Amino acid sequence: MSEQNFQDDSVYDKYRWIDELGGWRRTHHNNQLTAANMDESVCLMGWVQFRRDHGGLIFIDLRDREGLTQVVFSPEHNPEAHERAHAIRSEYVVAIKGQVRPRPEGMANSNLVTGEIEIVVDEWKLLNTSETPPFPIEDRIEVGENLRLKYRFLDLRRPSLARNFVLRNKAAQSVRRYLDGLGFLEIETPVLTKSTPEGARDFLVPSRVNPGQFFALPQSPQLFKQMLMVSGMERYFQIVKCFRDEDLRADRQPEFTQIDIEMSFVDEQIVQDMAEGMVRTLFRETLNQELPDPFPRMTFADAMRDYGVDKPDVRFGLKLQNVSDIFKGSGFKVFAQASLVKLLCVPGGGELSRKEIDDYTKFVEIYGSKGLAWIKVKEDGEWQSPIVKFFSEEEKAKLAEIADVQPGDILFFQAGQADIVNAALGNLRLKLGERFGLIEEGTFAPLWITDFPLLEWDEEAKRWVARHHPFTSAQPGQLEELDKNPGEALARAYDLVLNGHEIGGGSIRIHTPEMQQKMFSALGINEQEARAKFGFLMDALKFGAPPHGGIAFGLDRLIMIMTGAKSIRDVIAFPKTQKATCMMTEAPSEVAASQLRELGIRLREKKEE
RNA sequence: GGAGCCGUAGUUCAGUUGGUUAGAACGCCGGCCUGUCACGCCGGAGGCCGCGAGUUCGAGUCUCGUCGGCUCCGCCA
Repeated sequence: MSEQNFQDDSVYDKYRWIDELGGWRRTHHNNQLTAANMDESVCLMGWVQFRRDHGGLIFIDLRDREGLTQVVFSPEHNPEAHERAHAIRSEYVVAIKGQVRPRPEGMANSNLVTGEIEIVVDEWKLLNTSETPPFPIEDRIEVGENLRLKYRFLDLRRPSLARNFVLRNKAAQSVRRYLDGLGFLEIETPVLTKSTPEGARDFLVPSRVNPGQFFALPQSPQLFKQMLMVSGMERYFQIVKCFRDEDLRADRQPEFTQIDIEMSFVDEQIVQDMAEGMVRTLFRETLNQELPDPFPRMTFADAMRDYGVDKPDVRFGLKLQNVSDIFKGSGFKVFAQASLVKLLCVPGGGELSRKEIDDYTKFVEIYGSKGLAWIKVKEDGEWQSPIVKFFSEEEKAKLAEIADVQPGDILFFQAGQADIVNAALGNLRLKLGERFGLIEEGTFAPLWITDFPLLEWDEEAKRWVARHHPFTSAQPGQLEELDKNPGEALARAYDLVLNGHEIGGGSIRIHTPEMQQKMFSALGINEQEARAKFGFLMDALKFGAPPHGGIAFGLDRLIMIMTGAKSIRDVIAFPKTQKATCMMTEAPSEVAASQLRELGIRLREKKEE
């Protein structure tokens, strides 16, 4: 296209005509050219990162997905191309043809892969202009997240964010190669499916054809993958979107991606070996990182005992210690009367200021704690503490021994209900690990958590609910417990934890109708109800379901940890805000009355003043 | 459902005890500039201080409410 299309110069600045590709072909990405390409004629395309207009020479850093290359417009080399280049601005889209040439002596830029060379422009095309972006397309500036999310298409141009998606793709391809190599079939399962009463809230989709009836978006393809095992597919996987209508967190989005896996004729060991291999291969192929073989293992009970949480970050120590016995019958009633007293000893923690301790006290209150007792061990060995005056000499001696107390340490205590004590101290441990720099960045500590309880008590519903899901089988010999002591029965379930995040969870499933019925009755679901809600599962189990089990990984979380991103939003292209809205598209939104009528849906009248 | 932090120029932020005309840096616009690379120099434009009430002679500043973003508790089999 040429200037003749724009006859009205008052509207179209003659330097601002926009051109078509005109048969130009890009020859390289902007991270590719080095001294090895000297004197080659190349064609680059991309966005203008920086413009440095010296009046004479004009330099442009041209950015594409892969990197930056410096481009030079020289008045001597091509006066016409140089003259037009004055009009170039940030984020303009340009195509340049030119020669690779060395930068003058001492002018190389060691920060760039392409820093030894530059492209001197023979000719160039303006492919598009750009308004000044609402925020700089750079990594070094922290922009408000609301702006970033509204202009997500610009945010994604930032190299640090773009890199996350390059890695995410590599990771997904690595997983596919690995699983395909082991004979897994990638099979798609429905997105419009049946609402499941257990578990998270469902996203519902009204059926126009069946007024008053609703599909649910899957929380996971759990039952479908079990059906595929009954179908004899033997090994299934899927990288699949799942949906849960629950409140968001830094590592939780309402729609997220799972690597969903199921296998027939397996026990825990087979599934775990396969999963470990997948994660090890993934880290090797994408980060060039070797993970331990095999992964360390810990029971749920040990995790709660030593770390207070079921997903411990084992990159650092600071284990909790149970000191209940020391204070049985103590004069310090708060400890004596508590069902559980736990201790967290922090070597070198004596340097904590009073304000920091106050902040930590507020922090543990989040978890229902009534307060945070502490003892500072001074350099002379003296114990400084608001509570130590209530301790007997014997109690102090036992405490010093069990905690291996050293001068300069601080001891934190929690006393009371087990769940509050564990949550408070377990989370305080993480904060202190950070505060004292105990966590080495760039290290990865995978850990299997095993022997989960099968059931847990739902205080709100006043009944037992499945801790994992109601299709998880009990460990051998634990069936009797189900009747006598529901809380004690252990499940054939396992979680994979990485750096304190649950990245995967799975189980060996129930594969006989009798066992499944027993499970349902333990959950207070009678036969009739089970038939209505899970009839197809009960049917399927009757027709030769093989023993099977599997695991599902949270791909987003995994990528978040691998990239070091602080939020899952930084590894999801178009994430939702904490209020579960999309700032870019402004979804969700109201719909036309006619759409509602068609669906047979009437909205509640808006409340008037 | 609840708690906390934040909201001032396009962006990132400062703004004292409530007190004249709300500042800085970067960006943007104009001019100059042939080796810069976050180029440099000179000049300029740019503000409903999120929104709404209240207190006050006077509010960016204090109070209440509200909207939005974030973090967390509950929730998330």
